[in-house]
Amino acid sequence: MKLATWNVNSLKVRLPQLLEWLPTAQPDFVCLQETKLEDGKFPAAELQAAGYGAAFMGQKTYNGVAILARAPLTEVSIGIPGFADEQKRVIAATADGVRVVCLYAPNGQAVGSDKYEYKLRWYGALRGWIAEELARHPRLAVLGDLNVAPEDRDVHDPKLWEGQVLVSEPERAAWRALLELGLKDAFRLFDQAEKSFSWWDYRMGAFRRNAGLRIDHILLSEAAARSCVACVIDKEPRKAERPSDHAPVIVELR
DNA sequence: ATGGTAGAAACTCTA
Repeated sequence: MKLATWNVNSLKVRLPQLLEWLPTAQPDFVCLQETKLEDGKFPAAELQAAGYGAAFMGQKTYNGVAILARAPLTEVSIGIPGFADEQKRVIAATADGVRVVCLYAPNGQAVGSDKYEYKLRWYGALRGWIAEELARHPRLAVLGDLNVAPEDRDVHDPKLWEGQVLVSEPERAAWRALLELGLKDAFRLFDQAEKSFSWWDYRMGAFRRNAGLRIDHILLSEAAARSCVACVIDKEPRKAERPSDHAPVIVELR
């Protein structure tokens, strides 16, 4: 079974690339972020024709998340319970005996800004809820754009980025707090090439220079991690004409 | 110097 996460940065623009990528990657689940679509405009029919049902929650212009799955999705839940938020960043659903949580973490904009404070509050609420989900669902996978590069090896130029948003110590501590619940960073269960990243800024030829960050993650419960046989970043879609600035990350579970 | 690019939408904000 394969599960993937991809920040598509507008599903409207990226739908043709997604439909081209699905038969190649053959994922059973895909978590999408930054769909930037109101629910009425979600391309459910096109995805159904490609073999995927969908649970989605979006809004105009910003944010928006979705879970695509080949198997029927049940127990769909929206947002973080008890954390009031207009921004559509969280959706969870169950299929094939796996609980899947799809996240689009706040970017934070700049350390010390209001958006940064919101990011840390969001992570605080997330941690409490994920603890509950973990207790309810032994086989749990948390996938998404978490907007944190957890370690210096996840940053192309740690000196340049030191203390900046996406890399700052409070953000890294918030990310580690998820691991402390018992989740594993699937990517680090395996040997990986140095300078492996999942996001490259559109500007300054960042992708060409591999000036990226690893901010898209797949976290697995102990039971799911035990059955995990691979985790890769698929850079191919980032090479396309008019790409998303993020690459998909894929895990395979036995 | 606060640059540069992309997306959505509307002449700006977010990333």
